[in-house]
Order: sequence, then structure tokens, then C-alpha cells
Amino acid sequence: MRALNADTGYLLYRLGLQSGRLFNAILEESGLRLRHYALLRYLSSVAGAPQRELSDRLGYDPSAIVSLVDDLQRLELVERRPSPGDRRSRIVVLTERGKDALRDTDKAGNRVTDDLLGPLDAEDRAALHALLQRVAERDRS
Amino acid sequence: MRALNADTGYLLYRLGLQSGRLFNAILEESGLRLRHYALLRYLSSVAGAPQRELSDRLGYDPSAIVSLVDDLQRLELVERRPSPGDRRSRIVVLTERGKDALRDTDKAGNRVTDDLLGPLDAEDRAALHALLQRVAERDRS
DNA sequence: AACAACTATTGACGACAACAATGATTGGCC
DNA sequence: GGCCAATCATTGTTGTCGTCAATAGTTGTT
Repeated sequence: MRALNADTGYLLYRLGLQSGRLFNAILEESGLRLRHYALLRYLSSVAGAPQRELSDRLGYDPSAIVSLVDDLQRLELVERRPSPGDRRSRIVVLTERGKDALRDTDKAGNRVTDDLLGPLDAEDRAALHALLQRVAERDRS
Repeated sequence: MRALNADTGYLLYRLGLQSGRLFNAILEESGLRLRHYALLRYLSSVAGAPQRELSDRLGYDPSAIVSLVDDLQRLELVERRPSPGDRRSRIVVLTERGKDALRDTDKAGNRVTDDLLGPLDAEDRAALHALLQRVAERDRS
């Protein structure tokens, strides 16, 4: 992992991989994977979204969304509801159990993050978080 | 991509994915992928390493290293040399052409990073880079 | 009423990563 | 010196994921 003279984008890639691995390990015990978590997390920020929106925002193929929602629905973490205005569309919403699961997973995520950001003190972590968030918001539409 | 209340580890994961996609797009034209680049980059920092070390440091399976080195050797970017002390082991070294290719790819990587870090000024970028580097050096052995 | 565009879904194909098994070589141990 | 466990690179296998094309149902347009 030591590539000292690497540039920032590459560092982001490497650390993202590592962070993803850690998250996956945590999620494994609940039978989920990172993609499920990403979907739940997005749903928690919008309170219901049609699958097409999930595909666009998360960058997954529509067919991938189908099986992800299938899995989560099987665990009763989300529901498919008919869209009032458009009968083609189905809006996916978090169930109460889904919200609980997300809270639990977030706690586990915090532990992972604590581990990952070992060498940084509280102030540094806040600074890093702020910087990353600004970069992430770069391409919101 | 907007998951506003996400924690830092998850942000790292999402941004790492995006950064990886951008890098892969750049590398595509030279017939390489991110893993090849990671391998070249590591080799440039140690001047020769047995495949087992590459596997450990980069976190890829030994079998993955085989095909990666195969690819790079086919492009004459690296060479397999017999290890003086251990005939089981083969040390992989950069060729001159490999060093050139790495330089070119680094330039392209800088362009990608510039794009990714759009909203940050020079000072912020330096701060982010320093923070990421400290996290990355957390688990050097 | 006909037609193009869109939503979710299914199915297929190729790429690729993680895992187990193998041949060659090394070092330890008695 | 001979046996045995461990190690390195390689091969093969399996499962997963991303991408693409095709389909059924629905919407809006003309």
C-alpha cells in the first residue's frame, strides 16, 4: 500500500478499495453487500425513489437494481410501492426494519472508519470529511 | 452520488470508485487497467520485487499477479528475472519502456485528478493529499 | 388511433476476482 | 543424507459482476 509519490486520485482509489473491503467484511454477517448498503443509504436521504433514479444516482445498471431491491425486499428492509402518477414506475421506500438495519450498519461503519483513520486525530478527521464531502458534491445534478 | 450524511469511510469508498473509473478510462487507450498501473507504480518505488511481494503489498491474489505480469511483459514494460538466491522466486523489474509508460500515465493521472478535485483550490488539494497519505501509510509494514 | 419513448424486468455473454489444487524448490530436522 | 513441512509461481475452477440486447406494460405525442 505504500506508493509514496502517488497522486491524489490514485490515493483515493487505493483507500477507497481498502475502505470498501472493510465495509464488506462488516456487512457480510448481515447477508448484505456494499451495493445494498449504498442503496439503503441513498433511500434514507430521499424517502422513496423510483428504480430508475436509483440506477442513475448510484451508477448501477437498471438490471442490477432489480436484484438488489429483490434481495432487500426479501429481508423486508424495503418495499416496492406503485407510483401514484406513473404506473410504469415503482417507488422503493425503506421499511421501519430497513431504517433500523441502516442505523445498525452505520454504527458498524463508524467502527470501520475509526479503524481506517487510525493515525488521524478528531480535528484531522473533520477536515478530511469536509474535503471529501466537497469533492463528492461536485457532481450532484 | 449525494449521500450527504454518510460517514468518512463510505465517502472514501464512493470517491475511490469514481476515481478508479476515471483512471480506467485514461488507461484504456494504452491497453492497461488500474491493476497494471498499480503494479508499475509499486515497482517504480522499489526497483524490483518478487511476485509474492507484489501480491502482499498490492492486496491481489498471487494468481492475479501472474496474468498482470504476463500482460506487462507482453508489452515489454517489465521483465521477469531469476532471483539470485531463490530459484522458486522471480523478481519483476521495470524496463526502460516501462518507466517511460509510467511517466506518461502519471501525466494523464494528474489530469484526471485535476478534474476530480474540481471544487478544491491548491491549498485544499495539498491538505487533502497530506491527509490521505497519512492514512495510507498507516499500515506499511 | 398509431407510434415513439420510457419503466422495470429477464436473459445471455464476457470479464474478472476469489478460492482451491499442483509442480518445483527451499529449509529445517532427526 | 533423507524426509517433511512450508513457500513461490502457476493453472484451473467457480461464482459474481457489468454490459448489452430483448420484452411486456405504460405514457405522451401527433
